[in-house]
Amino acid sequence: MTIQKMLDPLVVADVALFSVDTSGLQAHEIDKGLKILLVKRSHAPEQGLWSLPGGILQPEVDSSLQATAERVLRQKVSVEVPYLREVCSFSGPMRDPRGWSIGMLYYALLPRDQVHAIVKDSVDAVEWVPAVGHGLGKLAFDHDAQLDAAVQALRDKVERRALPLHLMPAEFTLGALQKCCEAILGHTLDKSSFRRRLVTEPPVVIALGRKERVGAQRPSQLYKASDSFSFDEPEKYAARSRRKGDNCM
Amino acid sequence: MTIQKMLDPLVVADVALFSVDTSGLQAHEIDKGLKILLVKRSHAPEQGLWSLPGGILQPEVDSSLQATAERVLRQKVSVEVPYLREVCSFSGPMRDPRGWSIGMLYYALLPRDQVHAIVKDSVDAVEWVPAVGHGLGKLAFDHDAQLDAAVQALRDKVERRALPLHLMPAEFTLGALQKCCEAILGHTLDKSSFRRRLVTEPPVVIALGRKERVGAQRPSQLYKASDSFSFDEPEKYAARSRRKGDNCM
DNA sequence: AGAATAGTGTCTGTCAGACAGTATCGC
DNA sequence: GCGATACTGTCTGACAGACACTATTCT
Repeated sequence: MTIQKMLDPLVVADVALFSVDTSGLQAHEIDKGLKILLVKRSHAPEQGLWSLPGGILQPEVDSSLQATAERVLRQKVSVEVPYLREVCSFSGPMRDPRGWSIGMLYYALLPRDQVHAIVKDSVDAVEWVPAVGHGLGKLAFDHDAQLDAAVQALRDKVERRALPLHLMPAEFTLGALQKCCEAILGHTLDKSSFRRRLVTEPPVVIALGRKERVGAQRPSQLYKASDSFSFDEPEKYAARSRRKGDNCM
Repeated sequence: MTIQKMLDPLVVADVALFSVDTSGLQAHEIDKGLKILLVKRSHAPEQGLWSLPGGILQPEVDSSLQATAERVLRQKVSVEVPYLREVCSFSGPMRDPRGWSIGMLYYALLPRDQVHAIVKDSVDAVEWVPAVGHGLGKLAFDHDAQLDAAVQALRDKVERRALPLHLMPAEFTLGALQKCCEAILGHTLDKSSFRRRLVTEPPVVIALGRKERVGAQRPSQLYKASDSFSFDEPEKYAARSRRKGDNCM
């Protein structure tokens, strides 16, 4: 048993589950709107430390490592996510005290209206904290580095003009969508440019006829994601929409 | 032993090793210039099929999965590469007949003047073939999908304006570098635009004083990679070099 | 001279940031 | 009217594709 542990690597899937909540945030602190779900470890190793939700691969149950990640979210915080993708791996003999281990990192997006994560199984506590600058100290294992990598992966996507519609409820306003992008990127965006993208490009968002009235101001149009929307292929839109011949061939 | 095989996943690192050779290629077949190294499997499973070089993780030896990939290249084709990065994982119970397995895919770049890969250990044959449209039939395991993913990863990089200097010899001409990019992208590029990038941007390539004379034409300037060059951070240059304020904050 | 590649200059369309302006709501 | 947010219009600079042009070598 002990020897086998040394020979066979531990395989784990960790998930950076993101959501966005920009309510009550000033423009200069918009980067605090991107939230990450952390869990408090109730078992050794690293008991008591905060960490990304993660779990060990179960070959009898999981049809892929991504399935492991999905199972982890179901079992630890009982949510199904609309979007979950691999980021990169973390591996080596020292990152987990139990021995040589592989941690496959995934990131997932949760719509704002589904933030009903629940404490369950082998977890002491669950908390949504700002993805950058949470004040919980060092995370378990190498999860600080993992969190950085996940945030970077998400930012890269949005910088490449992907719209994080999976973080939005089914119906949303363009103002809210812009705030969501701003929270991810960590800086504000120009309203005019942002909206121009949405009308210039193929129909990624579709205007519903209805309006949302909320406070003492002009009500805003409601939109929904187009059926053809995919967070995975923003290049199609962003790829400087190849010019005429775009250079030969 | 048998039961253990079912419970503990097989962990493998596979490497897509690229090189570029555009000699003797017409413009319309420039995409055939990107080469991939395939090996013929000498053992079961999938004996006799061509595959990407790969090998099983050895926790006692490897300090990370990337180290596994580097070891595979050393042992199977005796080569050290200047650039090797993770692409993504392939996992599941069916992709390898030996049982539940994880295949971590890496891609590596080999300078054109170091294509002295040698047949070694547990490999029947080694061959450089076009990365797209090689005529060797189905590859072993899911290596066709892996090859596609590796080509895509490399293309994405170059589309995002990274210069594949790791595929070039220490000294090279801009014409050769352009051909290299064209081979990766699969289409020709405009000479003027290509060169403008190189002078506009920070010093990624540095002109040596010397010239290369090769045939019956004007000799071309030789260049080398700048010390600050990194294939990993092209965004710095490509990121539309943020405008003045680039929108607030 | 001619072929072939190296290298430059300029035109032009597209795009995105910037920012001012208009519209529509509650109070 | 005022405040606040929604939405639109236009100016401008930067960049990249396109393409014609010049330069330099060998045969």
